[in-house]
Amino acid sequence: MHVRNTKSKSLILETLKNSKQAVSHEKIQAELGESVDRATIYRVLNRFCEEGIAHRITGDDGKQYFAACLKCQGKEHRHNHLHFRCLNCGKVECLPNEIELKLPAGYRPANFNGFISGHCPACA
Amino acid sequence: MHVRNTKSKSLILETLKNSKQAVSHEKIQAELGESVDRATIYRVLNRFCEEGIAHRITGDDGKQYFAACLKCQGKEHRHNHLHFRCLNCGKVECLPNEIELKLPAGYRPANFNGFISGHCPACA
DNA sequence: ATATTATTGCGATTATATCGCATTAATAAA
DNA sequence: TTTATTAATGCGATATAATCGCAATAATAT
Ligand SMILES: [Mn+2]
Ligand SMILES: [Mn+2]
Ligand SMILES: [Zn+2]
Ligand SMILES: [Zn+2]
Repeated sequence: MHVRNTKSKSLILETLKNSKQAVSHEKIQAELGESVDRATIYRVLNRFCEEGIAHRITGDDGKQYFAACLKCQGKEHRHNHLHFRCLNCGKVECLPNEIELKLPAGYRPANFNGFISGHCPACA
Repeated sequence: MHVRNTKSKSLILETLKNSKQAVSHEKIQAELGESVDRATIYRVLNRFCEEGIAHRITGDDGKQYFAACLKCQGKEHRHNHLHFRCLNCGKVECLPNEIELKLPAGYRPANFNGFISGHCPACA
């Protein structure tokens, strides 16, 4: 299955990389306007996640947010960090601190998804 | 605004209390059958959260789960614990360990929502 | 017993995300 | 360069979770 480089892909990847925050589909659509179809954006984002170019986080608002993998090198993907969502301005950011996952015996973790919602410095 | 005790309310509260896991709307509806309306279940759960009888957690699957507040006494509600969702059997449980929320200066936290998904001991 | 109104049931609606399928276009092959 | 292959796209339909409007019901105060 040969991957192809398309206009949509590069536009979306650029948007992800340019943003210092995690972005929702809505945000990307707004950024790109009608130049890229809604379904295409979803599909490209899903592919990015599969390919390990981006990671997906499910917000405590139930929506999906995406962020480019910056520190992940090779096939090592670990995203054990929290995210902050501002209840006022809506922005979502990756927090620096890594979270140590402590699980009772027998549990096999596959993914971590953590959110703190509240008010960011600009909105507090 | 006087709160009233209704059949739906007690049925749903009982379901919450009897369950050792966090439950979704779907689960409650299945438990209660058609005796309680879908919208009513949602509304009762929302009221429980407002009243501090239950707490809501948004799963990394984007769905809402609810658990009765057991250790919360009075108006002190702190739910800084992680949840585990099994990718195979779908169950969601509250994990014992409390998470310490470290935020950069200026951030005002309001709510914590954390999930680890993977495989539970029974499914691993 | 009666009045008040919180709560319910039901259908319609919103919101987020995915799917099916014909068409387009990126890349490989000739 | 031209042609063939098929990954990726556009568009409308569909799926799923949750909320809303409003008339009817029923819990509680009087
Ligand atoms: Mn990564
Ligand atoms: Mn509580
Ligand atoms: Zn803000
Ligand atoms: Zn399981």
